[in-house]
Amino acid sequence: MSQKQAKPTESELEILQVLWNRERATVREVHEELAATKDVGYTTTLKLMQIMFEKGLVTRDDSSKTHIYQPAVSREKTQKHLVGKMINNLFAGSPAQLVMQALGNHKASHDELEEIQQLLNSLKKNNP
Amino acid sequence: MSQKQAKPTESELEILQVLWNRERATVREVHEELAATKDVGYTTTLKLMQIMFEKGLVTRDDSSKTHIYQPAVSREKTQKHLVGKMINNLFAGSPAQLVMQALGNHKASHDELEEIQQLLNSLKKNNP
DNA sequence: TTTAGTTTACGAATAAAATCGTAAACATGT
DNA sequence: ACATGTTTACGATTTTATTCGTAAACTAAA
Repeated sequence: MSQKQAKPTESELEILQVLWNRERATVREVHEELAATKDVGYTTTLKLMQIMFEKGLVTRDDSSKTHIYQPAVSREKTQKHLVGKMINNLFAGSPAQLVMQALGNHKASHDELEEIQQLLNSLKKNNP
Repeated sequence: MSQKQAKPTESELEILQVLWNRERATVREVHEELAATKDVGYTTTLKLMQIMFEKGLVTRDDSSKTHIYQPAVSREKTQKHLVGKMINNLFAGSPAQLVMQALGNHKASHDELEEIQQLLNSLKKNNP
């Protein structure tokens, strides 16, 4: 039995993004990155990360004064979780519909299309 | 200029689902359908639908006592909106990554895969 | 050691979302 | 007309998420 993953809020996702990209980061580092985009106070970011720690979304090393945070949930698991929710919520359980929507309205590079083609081929092989 | 669409909350999405499927419905009809799945009071559903009306997410015909609600936002527009958000939030702007995730973890029928193949072909043509 | 700056902890304020109770308006059947 | 049940309106409460001020703990530099 795998413990069910808490659903990160919008703001928590922004922070996870940073942590996933950097592997580990201090509150300040995360904050600087967020503050580049949006207007938010340092203690707000701090508080959010503390809450995420309580929820088990991140771990932290507090052996030195400046705590170092790491994601406790993987990008993939979280993606899977949220994409699944979206498929059920918004696409009546049909992943294909989501795919069409995603491909139809956003530009993907040729390389990316090739990659999808590969995946598609292997799926078709297993599902003739 | 297209008026920016308000982002429906989780609960509002559930209600929109019902309205999209049925084209139109009374509060009671929506409520019955929701109550089949989750535990919620009638007035809660009512209140939510009233709020959605104020937000412009639904319209209603109040010419008779029992109001009849219709979605004011299309399923497609809403999907596009939310999928776009998710691509930015969670997939670093790459639609292809979302597609991989969606296809990798959920079963799609052979017909659906064929449909995606079609779309993929036409995209590749326009992007050689 | 004093000062200046940084970091954390904590709690409180605000905002947004969800829930429901109550009462008034209305409809229907007797 | 009356009783019964349904629907709406409204407001209050609760819950969750976001925001930030303040102060204490700590660090490093002068």
